[in-house]
Amino acid sequence: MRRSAEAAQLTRERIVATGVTKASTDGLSALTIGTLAEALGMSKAGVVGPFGSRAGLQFAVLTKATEMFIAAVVAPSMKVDSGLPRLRVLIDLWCGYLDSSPFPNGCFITAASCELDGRPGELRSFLLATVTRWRAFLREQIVIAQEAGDITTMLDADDLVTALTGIAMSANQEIQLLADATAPARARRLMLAAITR
Amino acid sequence: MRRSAEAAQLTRERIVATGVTKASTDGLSALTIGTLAEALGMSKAGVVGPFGSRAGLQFAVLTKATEMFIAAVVAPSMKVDSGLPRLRVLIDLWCGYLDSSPFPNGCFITAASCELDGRPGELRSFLLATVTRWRAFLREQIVIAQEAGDITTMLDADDLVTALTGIAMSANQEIQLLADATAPARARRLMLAAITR
DNA sequence: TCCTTTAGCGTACGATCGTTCGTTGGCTGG
DNA sequence: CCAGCCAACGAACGATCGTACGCTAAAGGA
Repeated sequence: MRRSAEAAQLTRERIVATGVTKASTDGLSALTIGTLAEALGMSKAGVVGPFGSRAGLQFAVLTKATEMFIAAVVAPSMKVDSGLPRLRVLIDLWCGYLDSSPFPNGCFITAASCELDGRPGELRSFLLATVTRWRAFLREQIVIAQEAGDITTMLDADDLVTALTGIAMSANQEIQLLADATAPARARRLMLAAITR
Repeated sequence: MRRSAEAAQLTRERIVATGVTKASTDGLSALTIGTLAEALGMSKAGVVGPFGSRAGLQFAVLTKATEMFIAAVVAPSMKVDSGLPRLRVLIDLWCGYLDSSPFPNGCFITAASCELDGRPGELRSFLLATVTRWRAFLREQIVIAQEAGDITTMLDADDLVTALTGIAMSANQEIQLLADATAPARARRLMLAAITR
């Protein structure tokens, strides 16, 4: 039972990983069981089985994408001293994530936000929680840097969150739609300028 | 023949208008002929007829959404003197458009950008042209204001385009996903601060 | 060694997808 | 007044959607 359970876990992860890739390109709602099964060389029943339903599969994919963002940006930054040092690393990690993200088509969270923002349901609720947590985390790092005297308190933390998030979203469009190779460097420069003003 | 042709034109516009609304909520690729026909009280053949195919319908919807953005933001601004006055009006119109857009779920162009940026095709090409034109227009207004001495030339025009576009995108998320009623006013304030620094 | 568990497969279901076709009914130009 | 045009309909098509069910075969515990 142990070994088979481990194998099942591996299969599950393989399905989710492929699902994340497909959903990044075509959107979460275009993630169909049939095409996913074909891409994996599995039967439809074998794909949907571990998740119960298509909705469960979508939820698992969105959860995985969230974990990937956290693993790429948030987690590594926590190893750095709080305040300006962490903020700078955060910006580097963030722009690096935008430049060569683990997804084929840019920031999964931003894409999901645009896709789901008008469709109530579990997916939207989960995404809302994710975005809220991320913005709160970003705001907290800014406040810490302000209280430490690293950056000016003249600027409102909420304003900075909006500005930084916006630069990232704009850069994401420049990279993915406009194919502008200079976008990541510009985003990094603009983010640093925003906080060190 | 005249009257019937006019009626056909009216029907076409009615289909596109409903299509824009539906696509704003569910995405352009979720715009199905069946649901659209039901929403319109028409047959599927009657809906797709004027456009030849589903792809033609999607193209017409995206075109209409683009025209609506231009009509809401770009066109009215051209009645104002170029330079800072026009920039200020542009920001007001832009934020007003984000606040209570003609679409039920926020900026259609931003949503389409996230949805289509990884899917080559006519839709993406058209959207790319639209975004490129909009950014070029915005940049031009900034340069004009700079040359007139209305705003500082210390800031790069491309940087400002990225910053302003980003504030709009971030505000769009705050309005649509986070349901933050203070977002439009903050966006307006941040945009004005960005150009009048 | 045998029994139980279960991961994954194959098949089938009804619903809906986009598209095509023939038809119909109300206009219009002559 | 009448013949012709055309917008829109209704039905049907093959394909694909998500889901459900029974089965097979491999693995683990007794």
